[in-house]
Amino acid sequence: MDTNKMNTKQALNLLKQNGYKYTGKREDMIHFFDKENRYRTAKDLLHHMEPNYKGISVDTIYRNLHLFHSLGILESTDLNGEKHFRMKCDHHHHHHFICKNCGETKEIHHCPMDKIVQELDSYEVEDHKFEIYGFCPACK
Amino acid sequence: MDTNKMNTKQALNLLKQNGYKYTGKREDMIHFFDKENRYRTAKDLLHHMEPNYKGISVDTIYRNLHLFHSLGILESTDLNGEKHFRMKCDHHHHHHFICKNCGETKEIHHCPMDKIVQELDSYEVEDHKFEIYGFCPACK
DNA sequence: TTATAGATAAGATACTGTCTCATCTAATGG
DNA sequence: CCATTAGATGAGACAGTATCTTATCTATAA
Repeated sequence: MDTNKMNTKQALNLLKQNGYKYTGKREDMIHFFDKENRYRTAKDLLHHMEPNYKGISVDTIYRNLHLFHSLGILESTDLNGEKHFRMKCDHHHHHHFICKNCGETKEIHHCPMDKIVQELDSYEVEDHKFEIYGFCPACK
Repeated sequence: MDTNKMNTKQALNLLKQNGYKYTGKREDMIHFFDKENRYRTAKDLLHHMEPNYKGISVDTIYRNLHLFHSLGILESTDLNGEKHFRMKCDHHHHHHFICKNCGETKEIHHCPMDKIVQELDSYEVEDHKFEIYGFCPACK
């Protein structure tokens, strides 16, 4: 097993613990991300939901994506100016290889930050992003 | 001297070599980026141009940004879903610390990719992004 | 000076994402 | 089980970034 990401049950618990309601839509949304190690967009999620929830509002998609992100259920990154989301990996710090075609991710167990802090002692480091892009074995 | 980035003269030569015209607007746009080691947005550039070029079209801004980028005059990155541009650094491969407040950049002379290729031999690696975010000495 | 390839302005258009507000519903306590 | 209500949703307007189309303009070279 490569990953140890959040699962549907933990996610629904987080909702409950924070006073948010457990709706069928939310369960399906979380399932959608739980299934795969893959970054997906709001549009991907909308297309997944539409057949089962006729007339679902785009705003419901965005509101829940943000809620899930703020609760630590999802993590996100910008790819080509569009926000992409995936189930949060909840163990040790790591980075991702991201397939440009299907969004599949693979963990990279190496972070260069340790060696760099000394170069930046007059700066205030808040965050960093290290991502590798290309094509996964299935897409290449 | 920390950087060895492209300068205005080289940029204008690139335009000429590729059959593009040398206009006052383009010279000012390139000057705008040449002055600083800093990522700026299309809107930043538009605001810089407007006082001197009343009624300048936003499309002129975008078209020239893309032209400059395709000619290798500018490099770009997505920050908060918005494209940011800076003068291209034309020497050895490196990454940047980016100030979240003013866009100032500082070169990071360490790239982790060498050690990672072996982890990805069944993947096709095309590109990577390594950026550090925080506040520069002037902004922190 | 003229011809023309490239540049520009203007405004329409597309796309991602957010806001407001009225309505609806899951969860809770009685 | 029902009533209450905080939270959830749908609808559509709206905002911001970016692109496209078309007519007009201009830098450049012959």
